[in-house]
Amino acid sequence: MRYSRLLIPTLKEAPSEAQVVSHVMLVRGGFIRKLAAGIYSLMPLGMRVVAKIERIIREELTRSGAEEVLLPMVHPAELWQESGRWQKYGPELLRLKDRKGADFAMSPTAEEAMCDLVRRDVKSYRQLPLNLFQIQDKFRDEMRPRAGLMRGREFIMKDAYSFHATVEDAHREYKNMYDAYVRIFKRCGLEFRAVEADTGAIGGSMSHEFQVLADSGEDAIVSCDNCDYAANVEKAEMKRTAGEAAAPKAAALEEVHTPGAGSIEEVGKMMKAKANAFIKTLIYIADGKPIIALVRGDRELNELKLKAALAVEALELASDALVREVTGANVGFAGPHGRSVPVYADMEVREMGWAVTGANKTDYHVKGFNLGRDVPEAKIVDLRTAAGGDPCARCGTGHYKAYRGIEVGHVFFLGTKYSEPMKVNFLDAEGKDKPMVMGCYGIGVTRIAAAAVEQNHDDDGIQWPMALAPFQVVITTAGREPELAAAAETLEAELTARGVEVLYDDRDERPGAKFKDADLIGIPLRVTVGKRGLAEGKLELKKRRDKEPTLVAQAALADELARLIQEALA
RNA sequence: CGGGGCGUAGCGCAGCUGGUAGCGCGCCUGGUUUGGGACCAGGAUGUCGCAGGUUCGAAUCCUGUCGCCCCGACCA
Repeated sequence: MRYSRLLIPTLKEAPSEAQVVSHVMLVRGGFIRKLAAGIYSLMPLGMRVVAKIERIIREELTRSGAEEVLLPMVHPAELWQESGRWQKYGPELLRLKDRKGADFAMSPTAEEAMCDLVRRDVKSYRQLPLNLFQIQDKFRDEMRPRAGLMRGREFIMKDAYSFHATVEDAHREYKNMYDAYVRIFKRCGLEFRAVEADTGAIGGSMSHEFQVLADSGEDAIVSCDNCDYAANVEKAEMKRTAGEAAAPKAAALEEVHTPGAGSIEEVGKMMKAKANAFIKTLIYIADGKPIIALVRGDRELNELKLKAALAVEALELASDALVREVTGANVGFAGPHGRSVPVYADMEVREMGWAVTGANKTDYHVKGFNLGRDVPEAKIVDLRTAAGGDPCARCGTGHYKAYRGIEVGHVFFLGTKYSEPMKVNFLDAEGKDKPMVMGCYGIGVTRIAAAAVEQNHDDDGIQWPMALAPFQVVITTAGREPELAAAAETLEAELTARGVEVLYDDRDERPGAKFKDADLIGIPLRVTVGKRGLAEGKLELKKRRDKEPTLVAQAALADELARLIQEALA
């Protein structure tokens, strides 16, 4: 392909709205352009990357026995009402009306539509199992889209749904998909971890996330340094034993003036106290009623654990107004003592003889706090989120290491969560009507592109893994002599004949500008045709990740490039 | 939805104690250049996000509104 004929509008400066590295580089490199918040167009280069990801997914899923379909993006409301998600999904489900006033939804996921498809045509155990997937745009009206392709509102997702006669068979398929996902992400050249995960709004009883490791990731994960246990911190089990309740180390609570300092960090600095001497007082609204939850200042509260401890459906951090109502103070100065609200304390809080917490009075904290003395009625529960350094709950000997991750895939065992309400039934061998057992499996296609950039870049630009690169080789000429162009065109033809994806930068630019663009858009292999080398029959080969080029004989270069590409894709 | 910030040329920004808009990059033309984002000369490009208001006069002041970004809450 000729560079001059492609739309590759690279930018020297990124739009100020782009902050995250993958966002900045994908915009600067001319891969994507924004149409609205969280809604992006794929430019030619971006489309090439996405097409490569999709191809890998198709190949591996087809190999695993799944079949591709394409469901509509616009779903009638009735389907969503049938599953109950028309109510439950909330404002993230984009709803629309047609000219007759009938309700529709833009598909954020397709359990309902797929269930409908299957229940119409699949009636017998003889037709099972079945695994159908699609690669399609999804729309989720996220509260806060961010970071370009990382969290868009419209994005491309591969979603697969499997249907089974028995739980055992669904488990077998779950494993089958898990293995396919491992192959897919390996082929994409990503460094990732499969971790145990919460099932969230999709539901079901078993679930793994595939997390691309990157410091900019939104998810926190832990994995054991001894066994193979790894989990999202939301889900991570902890080996905890309740310690002794500590006796108070101070005679009484003492108020401390902490003007304007609401965060543990600020108050800690002011009082010269470490975060682990603090008690974090969090006010939640649980099924409509306020409650107070406590964890040590240096810990994170795990909302799933709190939800389980409270046995409630809905749990939400209280609004600032409610915090003021409960505490009588501004946000940042809440304490658990003297409130008429149930208090749930993490077991670690009980072991603190002397602690700092909010005074329930704006600009004041208290020191000398002791849970047993000051809030004797508090219920002691496990509320802490697992973190690096904690002992592993699974093997008992190892310890957790903490990572950040970008969730690029998620597999769920659904059971009959959708098939029962949607009446996706079949007749078994005895002629009995039963709901099918289901699994569902998602991959964020466009998110993979962003995750790959997060993991593969330097200051000059992207360093695409070979499998995802929009082109495998870029040829640049350093000079305007006709023999340079002739040599470049010969090489382009040789490479094309070998099936290599080659971009020939034929623009009338100075070499420096071409090198900068080649680095920015991240082509893995670069050939430079220069006067000096060409005089000796040699061309310059530089790998995007290497600092220095090597000289290769002109006649041998096409084979050498083809070999390098094969090696990188193996 | 809470907190913070920003909307001026395609991109990055200045102008904001009121007097109808400017810089750099990019773009177009001509010339000189050609191994890490060249130089010179000339040129095009704006309903200053939108709507009201104050004023002789508004990018600038006031009110409202829309959009966008960041942090939080939320989230396959």
